[in-house]
Amino acid sequence: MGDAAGRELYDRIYAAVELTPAGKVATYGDIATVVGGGCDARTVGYALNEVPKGRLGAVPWQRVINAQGGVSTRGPRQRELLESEGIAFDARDRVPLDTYRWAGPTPEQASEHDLNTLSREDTGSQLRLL
DNA sequence: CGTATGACCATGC
DNA sequence: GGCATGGCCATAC
Repeated sequence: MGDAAGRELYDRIYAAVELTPAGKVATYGDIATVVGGGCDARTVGYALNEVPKGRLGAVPWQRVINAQGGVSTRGPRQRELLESEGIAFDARDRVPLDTYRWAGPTPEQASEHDLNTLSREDTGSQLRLL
């Protein structure tokens, strides 16, 4: 196995994005962590830029934003889609990640799609541990 | 087949 | 806070 590792990687990325619930957002880095296997944030961005047409309706690409909480796409489209899902932007046009950041797939979801869960340390911002 | 390009992130200064 | 760099996938020309 492991022949067509390339296209398969994109497939896993799309699967991970599809698990992101409405009203929540994930960063490119989060998706990369969930996918695992040497997947980087940049690769996630590339993958989302080339979502197959047949999948555009199923993959909530708008819920994936950058680590600064800002949208990386051009135009107001992505922001509008997120706002229609109940996500509010702050005065600096950014999504408060500590409020809206997706905690990652459940162990069941991860197991079903062969993905990884998101550790608290990776989502650091919301970790208020002492 | 080499090069450029595209929706990134962490690090260092 | 901004700028530069390295790391990585797929497609178009």
